[in-house]
Amino acid sequence: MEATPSQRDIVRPPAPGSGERIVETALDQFAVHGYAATSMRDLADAVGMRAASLYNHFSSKEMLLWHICQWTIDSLSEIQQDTLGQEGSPSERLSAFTRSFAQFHATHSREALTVEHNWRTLEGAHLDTLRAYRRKFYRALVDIIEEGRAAGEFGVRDSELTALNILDLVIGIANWYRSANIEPEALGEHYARLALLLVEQRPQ
Amino acid sequence: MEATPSQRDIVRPPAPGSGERIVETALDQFAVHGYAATSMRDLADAVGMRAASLYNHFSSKEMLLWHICQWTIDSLSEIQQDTLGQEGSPSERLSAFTRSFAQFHATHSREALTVEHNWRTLEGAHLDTLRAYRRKFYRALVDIIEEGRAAGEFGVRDSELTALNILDLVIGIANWYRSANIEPEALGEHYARLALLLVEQRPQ
DNA sequence: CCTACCGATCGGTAGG
DNA sequence: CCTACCGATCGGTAGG
Repeated sequence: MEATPSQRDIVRPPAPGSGERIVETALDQFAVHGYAATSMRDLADAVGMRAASLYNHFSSKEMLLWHICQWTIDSLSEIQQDTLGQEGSPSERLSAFTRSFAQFHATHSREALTVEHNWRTLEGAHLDTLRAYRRKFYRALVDIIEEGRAAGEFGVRDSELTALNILDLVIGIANWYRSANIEPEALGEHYARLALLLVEQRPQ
Repeated sequence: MEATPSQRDIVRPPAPGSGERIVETALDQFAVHGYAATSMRDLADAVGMRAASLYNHFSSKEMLLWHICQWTIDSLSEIQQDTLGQEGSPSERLSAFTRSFAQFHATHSREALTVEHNWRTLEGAHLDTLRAYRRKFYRALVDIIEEGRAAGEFGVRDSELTALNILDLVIGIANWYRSANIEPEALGEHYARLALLLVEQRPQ
């Protein structure tokens, strides 16, 4: 009977749940100090393991950032689908979208902040994916505003500028929400109302 | 007659105007790649000198960032003084402030972007100064909204949330202005009008 | 998951 | 403004 490495406990496997703990800790660090200013050693210290061990979960620092970006854009794409793609008037769909979009930025401000500040540092296909996502997201918002304008529901003239305004308003939440004192639901209502104000919704 | 170092041109002095060229180039680099991702060597290459020579103009990378931050907050403080501090109704002052504030973010989007993304990496007294400036700036905006509310000009309920909304709207300009196609003056008008919309200005 | 270690690059300094 | 150089730290790998 020969001694196997596992019996001697020379090699310890990654503990279950470590991947999630790494992401959770990274979000905290990135939100406070920024992605570039957080080294893999800083992150490992905060997680409670060695820097080399992080690479059992993410093959590079960029893959960790990409993981966060991917989860975030998937979530936001789903929100967009579920609101703008539903049945209802342009007003109803725009306000449903803005409500969910704002709630997400409150409940996931760390993720939103990390993506917003650092997506430009991604490379190759990841960067391409991010760019395509952002264009699609922006376009869908412009489209619903144009639709409402064509239907006579919205009085606003510049659909593209108004879409940028709504995006900037909501994305801004991620910068200050964690030190604010308002529930995500109430915030969502406020922004849904703001969106209708910006498109100059007319009484039907 | 002995040969002096200057005759042999061993030591060349900094050329006039180099300081401004460094700042100008840095603003381009920071806006595209980010402050943390731009090394002093990258910057020196883009300027056309050696990394060591940069230190004849700025004693450290942080001092270069601080120079940009200081110029920006001085400019914005002046804008705030010249608009909110003038005579006129709260509506007039709020709209004058927002107009200038938005124009600045169009004409100086690189500076605004650099400050907004990187002021957290400043240290010690510089960080304290930035924090104090931001609080003061935010407070002045809340105050004018409250004043308009007390005077019956504004119908909005939450002055603090509305102040954040106006700030987020304008700061957002810096993210996309350089690829947009609108004059600073027209943009200023749009945002001045938006601000009055957000505070729910009542007919006087 | 660890120890040990690597080449590259960083911000910055000395000295002319 | 340059050449030459420094210690520190970076992301990442080998191997158990």
